[in-house]
Amino acid sequence: MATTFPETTRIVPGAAKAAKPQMRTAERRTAILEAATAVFGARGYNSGSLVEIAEQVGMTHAGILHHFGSKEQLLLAVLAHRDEADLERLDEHQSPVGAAYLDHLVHTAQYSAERVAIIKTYAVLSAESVTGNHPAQEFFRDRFAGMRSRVATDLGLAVGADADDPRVVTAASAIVAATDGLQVQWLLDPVHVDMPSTVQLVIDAIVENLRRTVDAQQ
Amino acid sequence: MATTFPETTRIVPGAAKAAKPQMRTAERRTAILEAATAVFGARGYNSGSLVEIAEQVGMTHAGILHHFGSKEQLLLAVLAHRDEADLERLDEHQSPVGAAYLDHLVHTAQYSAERVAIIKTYAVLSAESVTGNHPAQEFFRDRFAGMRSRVATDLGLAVGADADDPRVVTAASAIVAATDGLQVQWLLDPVHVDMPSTVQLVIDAIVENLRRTVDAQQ
DNA sequence: GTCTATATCGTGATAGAC
DNA sequence: GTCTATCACGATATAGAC
Repeated sequence: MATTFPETTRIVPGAAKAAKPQMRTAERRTAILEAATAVFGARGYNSGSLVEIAEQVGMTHAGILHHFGSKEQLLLAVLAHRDEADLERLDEHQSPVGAAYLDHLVHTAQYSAERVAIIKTYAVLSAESVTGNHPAQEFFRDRFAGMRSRVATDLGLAVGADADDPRVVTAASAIVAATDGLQVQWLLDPVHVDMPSTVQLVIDAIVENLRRTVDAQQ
Repeated sequence: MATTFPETTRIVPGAAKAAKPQMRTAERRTAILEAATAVFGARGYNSGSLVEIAEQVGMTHAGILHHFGSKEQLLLAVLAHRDEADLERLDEHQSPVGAAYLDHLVHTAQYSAERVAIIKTYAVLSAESVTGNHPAQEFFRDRFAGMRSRVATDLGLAVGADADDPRVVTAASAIVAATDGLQVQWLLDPVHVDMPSTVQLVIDAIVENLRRTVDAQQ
């Protein structure tokens, strides 16, 4: 009776097990990713430990290694995960372009003030990544290159110049740099540093300056 | 015979030993400090090890602890040592003020390009210092506050405004931030980032912008 | 002043029970 | 899928010989 259709009885619970735990696995993975984001932000990658991450999510460090294989792969997953979340948020705002995107950067600075953990993670990890053969080195090199070109594009639109104009490229690099540098200052001394207004000042100053030199050329 | 004047024989070599080794001790200490600067820059504080520093200077890690007591005190000594060197260099240039100091910042960016190790040390350690109870946290908080006020002073002189004018203070924070943020970008991608010209652009843009708003007020 | 030796701890990772 | 147990390794720091 019970053995009448052994294949089905084996297959059906097997399928159920493959479905259910995989759902829970996905949840578990994101829980781990969030805990890892917090720990890497609070301690850096090198001294942030799997044990501490495991404690936050209520398991042992062996469990984490089961899901991600190694600490290094966990770090890369954390970074990729944050980028996905960012893209989703950008989609919500319907990807502003030109001057609107620059305003968006200021808005991001405000939004970020409420999410210290993520800011801290990126500030700490991006600087740590310049050290000898850090696992996130390529990630951050690509990320900065991407941000520079993104800002250059919208800066070009805003002031009426080519995105590959050297002045525009340099200006884009400067805006990205100021934003990141501010985050470190703000994390160390939130009372004396106001991110949104300072980002605003930098963008205003650079856009004005750029408009003038571009107009003078024509 | 040999014990005729034990006090003198004990005292004289004692005095010689107190003088000579102390000279060598000072040299040894600075050698350790330089090695530590390189290692902390290349690996960060947390994963830079005393053993690696010791190897670079040709001794064991126990010797380093003899000189500095603990790894933490060594770090603070490294930071203090660099600041002394900076002050000396600033004295050589006879402490420029006002617009001249802002030019000096650009010059510093050029000079720094030749000294990757030190730049890296500061970029890595300043970001690492925002992590939970890092030993250098207070050092960097004070350092950033000092740089902001220094830049604000000379910015005020350059554009004819008070150093405590909110716009000047914000602008100073922005210049410091851009400089630091650029260092990380440059360390990751020296080919695509030119520090001196970008610092120059930021300063020019901000000084112009500031002059305009200050003049408009009067 | 520098060494060797050792204590103590924490790390990432693996193996295997359940 | 998560656990316990264990491994191999490297860290800071201390004690004491020389």
